[in-house]
Amino acid sequence: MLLRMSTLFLRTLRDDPADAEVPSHRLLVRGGYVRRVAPGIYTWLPLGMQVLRNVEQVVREEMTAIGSQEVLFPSLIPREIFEASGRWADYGDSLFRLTDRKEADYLLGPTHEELFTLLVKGEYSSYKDYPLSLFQIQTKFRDEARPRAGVLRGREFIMKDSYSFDLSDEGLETSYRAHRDAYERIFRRLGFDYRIVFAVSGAMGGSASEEFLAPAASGEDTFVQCTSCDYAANTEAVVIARPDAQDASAVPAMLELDTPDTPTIATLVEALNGYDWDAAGVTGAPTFTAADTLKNVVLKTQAPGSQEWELLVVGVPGDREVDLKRLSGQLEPVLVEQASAEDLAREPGLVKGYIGPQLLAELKVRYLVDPLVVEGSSWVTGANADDKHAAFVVRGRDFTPDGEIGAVEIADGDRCERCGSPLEIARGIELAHVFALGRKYAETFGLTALGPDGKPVTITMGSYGVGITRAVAALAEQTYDEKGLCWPREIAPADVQLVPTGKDAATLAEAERLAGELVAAGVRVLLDDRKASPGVKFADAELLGVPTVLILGRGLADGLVELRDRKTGERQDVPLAEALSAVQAAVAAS
RNA sequence: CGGGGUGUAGCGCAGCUUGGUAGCGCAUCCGCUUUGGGAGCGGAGGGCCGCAGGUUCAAAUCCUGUCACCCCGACCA
Repeated sequence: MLLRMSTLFLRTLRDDPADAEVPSHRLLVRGGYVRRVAPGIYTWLPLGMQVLRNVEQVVREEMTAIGSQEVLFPSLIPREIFEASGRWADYGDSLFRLTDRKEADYLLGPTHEELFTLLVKGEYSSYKDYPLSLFQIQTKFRDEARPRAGVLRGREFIMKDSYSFDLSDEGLETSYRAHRDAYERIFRRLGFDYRIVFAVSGAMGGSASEEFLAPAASGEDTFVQCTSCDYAANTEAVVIARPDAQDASAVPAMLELDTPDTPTIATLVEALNGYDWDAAGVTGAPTFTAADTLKNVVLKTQAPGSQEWELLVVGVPGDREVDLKRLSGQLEPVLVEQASAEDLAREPGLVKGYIGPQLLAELKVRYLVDPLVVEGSSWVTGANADDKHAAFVVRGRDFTPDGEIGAVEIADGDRCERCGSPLEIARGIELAHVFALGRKYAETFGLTALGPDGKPVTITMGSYGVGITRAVAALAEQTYDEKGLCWPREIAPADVQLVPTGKDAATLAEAERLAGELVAAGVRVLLDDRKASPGVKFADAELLGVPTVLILGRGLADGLVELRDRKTGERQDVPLAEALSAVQAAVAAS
């Protein structure tokens, strides 16, 4: 493959585009890989197409290798199909909807579960046909509330999505594993630094759900990883180590305190440390911090199908916040929300700002605590009356919660459930998601196979997606440096960029000859045959990020060319006669 | 949906306070010189100043309205 820059449809920009904030967006636009058409909608220029196709190719090869077969669904989908799955309504504003000339409703596919399921239902009916795996590489449309970061989160984007179809849970497990392994190969080949994190399987009811994340400062997803073992999880799915139960035998009896003007944790802590403990008969009272207080947050829940909201109080240490997302991930399909002032007013026993668990059982309000509130732990908490708190309130002695739920917002330093080491919070870009979808769509659309006993078996499905366009941006994000893009070899738009400096015919002719040789040897070449000054060519080569740069210039008089590695910046002079083998060695090395 | 910001040539921006011939840099075109780090000189083309209305002899500039876009957050796979 030979690309000539003199005729390549490419214009690099010297200045950063004003609307680009994150590095990948800035550099992909400056380097002439993409151009914006509308918010979250981009055009891919020839250089960008090379990269995009290379990513697609890797994905296609690895999918084919696990026996998945490629299909292509339409983007334009009639309403009825999404009506049947309930998603015409469920998808809400994120769905692009349109009407044809006969006033019939259509949508632009945000994902294709329905069509995959229907397709298989239409063709297959025997157990002998399974297992099956199909995939497509196709454009998806989602009317995101806020598209951002260029191609990283677009409203129109290319995704590889595949589905597995199995007769049994064991079969699904095997298919899931095969996809997961294929994804590992894909991301390794693409040159990614990635983490596989546990995710929330959501309302789909599936058992396994994992995300492939590329750690990056501009990532939108926060996740938690262990500083010592390989545990990693989405913040919604994370489980942290449970501290040991405490011995409460030496804790003084529960003591009610007058604590006027202490509506917040901070004011309460201040009051506690100024309190006359000796007068209350407590000797050697400790210095209190927010972590010694028990914060009780009032939420409300709604069971599926019910119109009734029920109060739920969640207890967490006072120095921690409640993570509603994490909670709702565990409570699904039950909905959970912050309780409003009116909700609170309906239960007169709950005194805003002074809620304590001592009374909740009596009030018949459901009470859950975070596992950090261990058995035997002693707390300062509300005494269920204005301006009153209670100290030495012990779990198991003075109150017993209805259960435990991981509720705190995870913080740096929380302990790993597996190995006890500190966890850290990081940001990443979601590259892919694998999850066991189960029988949801098969049941909805009646996808069954006739078993050997003549009885129908409902098919169980797995769902596996890779963001192709996003992968390009994420890769740029992980590899760029101050000079520009820096592609890993496998997806770079070319293997080598030939840069003849000077405009004399001899240098250019030599470059042409060498380009021909390289192409014949199967090397992908980008030849900078523009009539531009050396500075411009060097700067553009660095911006474009082709992994190897070969310069033909002043050294040519001595029969030398210069070989540069874009990533390391290493330079070496190579005899012209050995240029071909030197480039081949560089290609083979990465 | 809430907060902040910006709309002037393909890109990056100045001009607006204080109304008076629409400018600069990059890019593009022509000529000469130059050629290992974004060249120099001379010349040229390119504008609905987001849109609509108003004030005024006169509006990029002042007033009103409106639309769009960007960033942060909420939301979302």
